[in-house]
Amino acid sequence: MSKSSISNSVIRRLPRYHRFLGDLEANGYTRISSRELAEKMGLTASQIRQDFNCFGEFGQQGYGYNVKELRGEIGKILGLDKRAPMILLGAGNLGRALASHIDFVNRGFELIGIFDSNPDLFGIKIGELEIHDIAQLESFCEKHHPVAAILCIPKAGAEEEADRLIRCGVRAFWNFTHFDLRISHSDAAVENVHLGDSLTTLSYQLNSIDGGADSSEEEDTEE
Amino acid sequence: MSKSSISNSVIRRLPRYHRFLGDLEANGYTRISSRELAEKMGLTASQIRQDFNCFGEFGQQGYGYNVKELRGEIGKILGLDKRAPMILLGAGNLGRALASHIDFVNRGFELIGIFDSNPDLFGIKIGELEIHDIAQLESFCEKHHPVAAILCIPKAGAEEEADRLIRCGVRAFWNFTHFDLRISHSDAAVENVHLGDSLTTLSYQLNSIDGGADSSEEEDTEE
DNA sequence: TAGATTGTTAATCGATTAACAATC
DNA sequence: TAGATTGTTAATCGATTAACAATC
Repeated sequence: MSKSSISNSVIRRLPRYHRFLGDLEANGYTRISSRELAEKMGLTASQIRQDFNCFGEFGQQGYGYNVKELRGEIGKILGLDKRAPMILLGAGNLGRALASHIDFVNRGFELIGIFDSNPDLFGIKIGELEIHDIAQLESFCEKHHPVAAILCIPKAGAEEEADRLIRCGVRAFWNFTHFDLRISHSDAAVENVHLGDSLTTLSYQLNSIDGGADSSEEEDTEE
Repeated sequence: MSKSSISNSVIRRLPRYHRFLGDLEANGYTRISSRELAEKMGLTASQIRQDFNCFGEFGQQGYGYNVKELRGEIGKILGLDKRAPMILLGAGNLGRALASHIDFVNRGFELIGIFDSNPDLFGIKIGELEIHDIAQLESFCEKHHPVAAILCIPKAGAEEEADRLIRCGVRAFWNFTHFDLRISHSDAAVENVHLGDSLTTLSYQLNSIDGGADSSEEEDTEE
């Protein structure tokens, strides 16, 4: 289980494998071959076998892979058997949506606290959790030791709050801020999610399939 | 401007370039060299020059790049000078958050309609837009011709609704459903956003920096 | 002109695909 | 045993990096 040898491209595919295997399991599959899985996922069988071999031999020649076992194995590699305590900073639209929409427990986390700086929000409940004053962050962390945080705060405060969280012992950031976090300190994990960039990419794709959104653009028909 | 020649890896980086150049402009930069930009973005100068050369020569030897001009050029390539009419399907937590949180216009889109199947929501306003009955989708599309759609609906209906939208003339999907859209029909653009996968990746990263979330896991100190 | 920095070609690196012997 | 399918090595492909001549 020497994790450090697994390449980043493979890691990015693991959650998707996990998801597809879950669907298969739900649909009553007990075994699947790399060829069949490849077809369903739009990958090559070769790639799937290469990927799975990064972390051991889970298949059986002439048979394929045991769906449930393989899924469990991938889940363990991803740390989904853990429940890392996580807090949310910023209870605006997006923060609240994530708090109630995301299945934290099946992603290796548990949401244990929500913070905002707007007094109007203090005490309001999102699911089971109340929104707390961000001023109470330090005392909360001393007591409950969150190791991960979601950042749904304005760009301006992002870096500062991240540093503050690092001092509180937080080592993983799910960052929705319009700012690319690159934690200089120690080793902290960062997942920057730029929804705006994602939409921008869609704009490019849309404009690629034909000459423009809807209107009378000039056409350079020159493939 | 032969778009089809630009590789996917480059395209994925373009929104980020656009964002950083915007920040630079806001901070009063008029020119920047590939070396300096590389430092700020955590890339190599070589890569930046390669990337920018995919779509023309925007730099000037001995000088660097004009920030404003370069940003405008990238924006044009991304189609950010357009306002492709877009609708939202699903006005749950996430849908509502996106509707009010995302800067559509600066991403090449304009949100023109919101739909849900829950009658309790009909008539409620999100920003300037009312939530409509999804039953009115077809008549709305005939009138307003949206070309793009956000999917924030349950997984079960995703494929079906996508097909329905295709029939209505929609050709771009920003998909937040737990389902990998792969439009078989014609050429439609799809951007699958799996927030769950993103969080799962963070779980992996967190578990990589040390032996576990917080508790007394067995440690395989090896590597 | 001299210095800086690009545009671009060549070299390297990594990831994907193909092929096939091992084996269930 | 024969058929199927893996694990794994080798070949290909693409993306990143390095290097340098062109040029502002």
